[in-house]
Amino acid sequence: MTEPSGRRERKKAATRQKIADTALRLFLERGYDAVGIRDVAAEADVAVTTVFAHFASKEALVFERDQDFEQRLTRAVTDRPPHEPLIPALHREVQALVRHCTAEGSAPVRRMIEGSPALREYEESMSLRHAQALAAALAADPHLSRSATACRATARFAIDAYALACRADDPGATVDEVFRMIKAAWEATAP
Amino acid sequence: MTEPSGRRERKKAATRQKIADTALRLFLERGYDAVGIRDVAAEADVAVTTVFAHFASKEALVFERDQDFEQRLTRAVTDRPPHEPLIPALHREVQALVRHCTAEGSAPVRRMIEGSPALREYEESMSLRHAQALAAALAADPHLSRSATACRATARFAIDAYALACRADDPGATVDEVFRMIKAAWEATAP
DNA sequence: AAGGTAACCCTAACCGTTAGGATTTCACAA
DNA sequence: TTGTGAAATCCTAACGGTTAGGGTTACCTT
Repeated sequence: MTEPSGRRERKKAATRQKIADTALRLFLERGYDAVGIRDVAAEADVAVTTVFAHFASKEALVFERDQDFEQRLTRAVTDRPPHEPLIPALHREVQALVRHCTAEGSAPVRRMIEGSPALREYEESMSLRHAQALAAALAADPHLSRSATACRATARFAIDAYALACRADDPGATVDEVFRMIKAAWEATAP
Repeated sequence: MTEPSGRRERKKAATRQKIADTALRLFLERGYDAVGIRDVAAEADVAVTTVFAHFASKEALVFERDQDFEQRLTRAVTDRPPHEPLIPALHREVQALVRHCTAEGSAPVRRMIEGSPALREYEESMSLRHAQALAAALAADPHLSRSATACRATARFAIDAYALACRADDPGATVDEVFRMIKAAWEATAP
């Protein structure tokens, strides 16, 4: 119940970060499948059980920033200026997220993900969670007043836009095109 | 290269079916997590390696009819009467598939799937494959002539409709509502 | 300074999955 | 019929992610 203060927290965060950094480095150096959890633990100088105390699975080591993604998405909805229409705000944020994941430095990581079925599968299921969080944010917005189904569908559509764009030849144009569709879909649900 | 004829094929199919039936029965009796592959193999009276010769993973044992699903979806597009508009055909098929998966007898299986993260994750990644197959079917239809992005987005939207409806309180109404959105989205891509 | 507990460690195991290689069963043609 | 090739199955042993159990250390609070 007490507000934790200081060293312990910092050390925990440092351990977590060291594990994540070590893992990503090894994965990129030798390939995801060629690196075992035991390798990561040894190189990060921690016990295997410590790795799993910080990350729920081997795949989770790759998607360390998972939480940020979800927060940015939901905040694009909840923190937008009052009376700003939903779709442009969502469009803008997805565009930004796509740029982030198709940026120069992210290419090797993306290649690694696309090269591993386990990582692709994990990413999808992460996306689903994000869609659910987004759907909840939409449902909670008093300005929108759409059905739960409309919110859930729109949330999934937005995630689809992100997923398609990350793998498209022209990510920016793909986001724009899919959001033209989403806009039409959303307007078709007006009360 | 010869057309295979007879006994060998039948025996193989029988083995496969026996494994799938045994697995599903055990899973429902004792719970998915409480049944190991070794249990399934023993009860079906085959070697563990034989199980994996027929099914790529433990989860695949539960989604035996996977292929049917994908075929029905793509055929709803490719085999529809000439000049019949796309969306109603897709709508009808998804409605039928949802009815199938929310039918009386399917309830215990659905409960089992929803109760296991591994099964949910597997189902999602299956759905993604189906969306890709559907997108290919849309892209190949000479009457449609939409961009690859529009085809891919629409395919994912249709799969979203299915996924949402299977878990909704009123599956039929959910399919209808989401397909109203999909119709608008699709029409917004008209060339 | 003492007690409590969060973070960490070690070991051993569980379970899905695969490699390797032997064995059986069937299809087909000589 | 019988020989031959290939497909299906089998057995054993292992690999790799993951977890349980139980102990140690380091920090925080009082």
